[in-house]
Amino acid sequence: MSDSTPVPGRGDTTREALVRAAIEIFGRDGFDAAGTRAISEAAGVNQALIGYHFGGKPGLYLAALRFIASSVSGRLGPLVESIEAELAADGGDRHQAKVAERSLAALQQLVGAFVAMLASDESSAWAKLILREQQSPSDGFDVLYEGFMHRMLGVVSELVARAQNRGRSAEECKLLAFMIVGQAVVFRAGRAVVMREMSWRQIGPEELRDIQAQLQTNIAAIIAAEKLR
Amino acid sequence: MSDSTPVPGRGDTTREALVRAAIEIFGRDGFDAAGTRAISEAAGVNQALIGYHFGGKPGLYLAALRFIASSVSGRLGPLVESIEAELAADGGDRHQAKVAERSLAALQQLVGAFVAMLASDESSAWAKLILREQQSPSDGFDVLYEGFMHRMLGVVSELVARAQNRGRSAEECKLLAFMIVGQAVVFRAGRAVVMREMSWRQIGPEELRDIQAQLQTNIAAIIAAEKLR
DNA sequence: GTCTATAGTCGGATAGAC
DNA sequence: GTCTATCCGACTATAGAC
Repeated sequence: MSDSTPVPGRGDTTREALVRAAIEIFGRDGFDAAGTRAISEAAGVNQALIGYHFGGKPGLYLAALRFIASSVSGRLGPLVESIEAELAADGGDRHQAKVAERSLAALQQLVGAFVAMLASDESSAWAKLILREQQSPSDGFDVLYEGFMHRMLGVVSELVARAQNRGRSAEECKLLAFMIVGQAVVFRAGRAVVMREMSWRQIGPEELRDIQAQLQTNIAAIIAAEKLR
Repeated sequence: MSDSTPVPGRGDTTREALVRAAIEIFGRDGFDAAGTRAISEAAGVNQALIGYHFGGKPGLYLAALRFIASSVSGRLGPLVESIEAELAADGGDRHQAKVAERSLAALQQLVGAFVAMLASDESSAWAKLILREQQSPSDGFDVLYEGFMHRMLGVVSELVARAQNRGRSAEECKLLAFMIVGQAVVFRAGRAVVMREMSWRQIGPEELRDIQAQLQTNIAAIIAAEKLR
């Protein structure tokens, strides 16, 4: 698509191979432990090409984060957009109860998709990268935040606001949004404990179904409790 | 207390200085990026003493994790113990409603203390270490899991089980326990997004109070919803 | 126990041929 | 654009004096 590299012609496949390998190796080992040699070998290209195409290890890392941001957007984007469209359509809110009901359903659907993404094995590598960036934000954190985090959080807290029958500040809605999302995030951030404590070998379809079901119940309960303030 | 190092006499202060510095540097930079030079300088001792006292960098890392596990136990231990005592006393449950009520209160208190710990600046360094261990468990993960995670999760899920009026398997209670704890964990795991999205400079007393209040409400709502199954 | 000094290794970057 | 070869800095571990 759009990249500011020397020449757009032939090296495209090399760049993509490097970025994909970088996500894997950076995700597995972390920025410092990951070696450019390991990455280039995994990509099947020469080590010196990292310098040529990305300027160096940090440049490749940033490119990997950009790729991740666009991957996540590609996976959750359509759902988020359809929800945003619905939110816009509900702007002239005549039936508050109807709007609240639809918002709750959308909220459950979005967080359900989110936890499915977090639980999947494919997300394992880049989820580690994202968690590392949260713990010690580098320049690359902006790429992730602007890329999808800010937008997704905005939609979630807006859904929280509409699912309840008003009376809460934007700040309170954001806080609540974090806690709702946190119930999903824990299955990635605390994955090692979850697996050991539950005696799971993986989070497969059955485990995911149980998680999602409980999550839906919790979200509904939290929203309902807040409605009766 | 108990350590298997060459001689117990004079080097105790050196060992402690190294362990404290190690937690700081390992937490800030991660295992690989952290240098033994940086650690020894921060501790104000000679670099070669790491090898002498801990056998090497990995040994010092393990010692740091052990220190963290005992710190967390020291902070949450008394509360956990008093709750465990109460749980044992409630063994002969005559008034189920009373037991459920007390269990909910204990659950709220414990998770409230937990999020306070996670939010505190002092926990910043070792919380990062723990999150890294979750993402890529090393030998040291066992130290943390056996040290306090397993015990704490056990108490939380037992409280969940008693706060509801039964009818749920141990597995379901554990899953619910993770989601409840997840609402607290997100303020450490996703701290960078939280700070930016909320425009917070720190999680001080006021921010913590808001978080805890919302958390208590959510826990009560989740438990109540499950009770009416 | 603590120190200095250094051995031995590995990493990222880059020059230059093709 | 891609490759080989190499430089140079940083790191851990350890030998050995005190």
